[in-house]
Amino acid sequence: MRASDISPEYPLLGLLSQAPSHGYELHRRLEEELQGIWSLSQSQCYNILKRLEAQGDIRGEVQQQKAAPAKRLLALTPAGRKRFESWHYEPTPGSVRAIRIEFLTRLYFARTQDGQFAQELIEEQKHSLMKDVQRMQQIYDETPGSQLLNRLSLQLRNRQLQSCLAWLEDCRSSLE
Amino acid sequence: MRASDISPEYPLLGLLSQAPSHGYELHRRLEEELQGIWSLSQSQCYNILKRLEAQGDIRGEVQQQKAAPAKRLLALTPAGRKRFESWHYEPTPGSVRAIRIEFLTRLYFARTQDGQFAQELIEEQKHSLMKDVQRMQQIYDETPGSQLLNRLSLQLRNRQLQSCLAWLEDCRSSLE
DNA sequence: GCGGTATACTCATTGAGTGAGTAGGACAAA
DNA sequence: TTTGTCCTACTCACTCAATGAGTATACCGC
Repeated sequence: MRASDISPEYPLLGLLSQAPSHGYELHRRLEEELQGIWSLSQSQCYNILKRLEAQGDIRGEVQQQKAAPAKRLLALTPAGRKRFESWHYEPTPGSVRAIRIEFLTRLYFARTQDGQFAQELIEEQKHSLMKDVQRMQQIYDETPGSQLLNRLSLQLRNRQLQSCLAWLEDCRSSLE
Repeated sequence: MRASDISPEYPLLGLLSQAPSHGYELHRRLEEELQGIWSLSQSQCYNILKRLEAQGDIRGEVQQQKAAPAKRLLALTPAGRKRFESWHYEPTPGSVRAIRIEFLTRLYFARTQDGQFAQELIEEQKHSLMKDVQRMQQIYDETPGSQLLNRLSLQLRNRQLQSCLAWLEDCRSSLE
């Protein structure tokens, strides 16, 4: 499993890295605190939690309540914490969509910890993105002029990445 | 069914609008002529053709060949042609991904017809996109400053749309 | 006459995602 | 008091796009 897939597993792991919780609550927080970034149906949220448990990233413990339906308190396992943290440090590879979703999520969790960490994430993301721009440029140069649509498509991607770089500057100054 | 869904139905209808053909050939042309824009597995291509036939957009006729396995020659129905054409004139709504894929596809088919038509498509797309930018700006202005991540997310979208506008200028000059 | 490649299509399975359903408690109005 | 509706918490059956492997034949060179 590549860490670069855009997957709602990570924000869920992130929320659980702050404190153990249960499915209903996790879904609520995802919708509320990460609104505009992630949007999952409740059942899809439970699906993913089930998968995380099967993978051994989280563990659930049934809590009997007097008469109410039992709820399951979910907590990160050491493996799950490790997975979240290595994802957290890893710059998002260059697709604008991935950056909007993943990078903003990483920024969100960085801010809950420490403002300095957030600035570091931004810097690293900028470096990673600059490399992507170079790679893109090279592909563009190697594409024959006869492939008009292909070249236009690459030009668009290039412009997108450039504006992403400028936006990372926005992020930096917004968070200062 | 909204015409705005990014769906490989349309390039297939477009290819068939030029001449009747069959599944294998359509897949080959999609990979070859629209490379970098669309990429479908062969079986997925057949899946979509089956759906188009069920919807009544295309019709297939089995062609017996001496001993070879029968092939099915597919042709647009009047309904299918109408669907393709109304999609073809309709500006792609403002998501960069949609524009890269759908708009470039529309441009491809416009060019097979007439250079003037291509320029018109670009102009209309530009107008439509400018409206999207305004709408986006308004949403941004209405978002309270406290929702930092949400605002950053909208700023990114805004930059993306702006660079899309600039790119449409690239398209115009490339096609002249 | 044998292997390799191009033509042409089918099918079983996966896996993400959805929408409706279940079930009990709280709290307010009628 | 009983009716209704909202909140917490989770389950289940199903759909639908997408994949990968499989099937079948023709043609061409060696």
